[in-house]
Amino acid sequence: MTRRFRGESLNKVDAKGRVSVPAAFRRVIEEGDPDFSDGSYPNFVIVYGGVRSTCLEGYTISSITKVDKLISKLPRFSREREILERFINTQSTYMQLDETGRIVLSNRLKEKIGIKDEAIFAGMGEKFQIWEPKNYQDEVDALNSSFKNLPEDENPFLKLDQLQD
Amino acid sequence: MTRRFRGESLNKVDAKGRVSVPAAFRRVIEEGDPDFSDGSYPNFVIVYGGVRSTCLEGYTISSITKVDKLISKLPRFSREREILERFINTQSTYMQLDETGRIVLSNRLKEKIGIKDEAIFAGMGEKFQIWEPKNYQDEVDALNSSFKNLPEDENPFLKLDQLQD
DNA sequence: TAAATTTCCATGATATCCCATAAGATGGCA
DNA sequence: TGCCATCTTATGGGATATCATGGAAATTTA
Repeated sequence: MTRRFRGESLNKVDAKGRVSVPAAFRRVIEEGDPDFSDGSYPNFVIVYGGVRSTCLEGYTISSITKVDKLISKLPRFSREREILERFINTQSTYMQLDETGRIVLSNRLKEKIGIKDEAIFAGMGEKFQIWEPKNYQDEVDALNSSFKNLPEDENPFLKLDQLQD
Repeated sequence: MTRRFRGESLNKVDAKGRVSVPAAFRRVIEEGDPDFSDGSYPNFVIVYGGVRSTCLEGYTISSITKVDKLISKLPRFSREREILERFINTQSTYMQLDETGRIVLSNRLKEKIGIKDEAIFAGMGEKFQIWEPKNYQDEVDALNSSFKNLPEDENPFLKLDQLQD
């Protein structure tokens, strides 16, 4: 079916840094890991650098591979390529779901985005994000208000239909 | 035949949040799910955020896929794309009809639109909406009165035929 | 060997499955 | 055209499975 990451979920982070990845996301992660099979635990990638350092971004193996391929199209020693590799490759890590569908967020990762004992998972289609709840709310609020203030002709929803191929 | 969502229906929501999706809508949902086959249960998507947070909107897999494809034409890390994904992917969820043609509305979804034990389904062509009955009536009334006050040259019925492609 | 991980087991809450029924719609057939 | 059999729909209840979460035991690492 080629599911995408959809929906939001607020989950607890325990003292060891364990969090449940929402079950719906696990299905997408499994589908996106070419090496996954029943009985094994699927892998995926968390990027913690990137443009927004306010959240973590989770990619399936197959979607991060797409990004990697795009990067390798850039000239080998270009500054551009180096920058992207620094953000996408250097500042990322493989993760594996455990038997109960959880991952462990290291202190480093938690500090990076200010997480204490709760985390919000937000589906973003080909990837998902992990936020500290308060920061997430701020982001959503900012988004809503910036959206309200847009002139009609810049409404991204209306612009969508102009993107016809 | 490519059916569209048409008509209205008032259905009960039970203690578990279960509601029957009107049979006529089920036919459209089935047609719109490329993976559906006899014996399986069709999937679709409910969007709960967006501009109107007063109702839920149901899309077939094939119509939401069209939207997703348009979004993925935007540059991967652009703000525009992020805004759209936040509304379309984050604030949505996959749903699957069960054997008897019902879905389960989580507490979260029910609260979102103020539903208690009844829901109105309203066909809107490529999508359908789910409303709390009282709110639905208000919406219909508001629509009627705003329509009456429109100057002749803004009458959408009259404008329709000017939209030749 | 103490601290930090990782693995394994446990549990309440929620969601899903399976069965049941009543009312209406449909269709056949005398 | 009137009547009965059948199917579909909308709805409900109980049993079962899955999910998110917590804690203890086993293992690794420093």
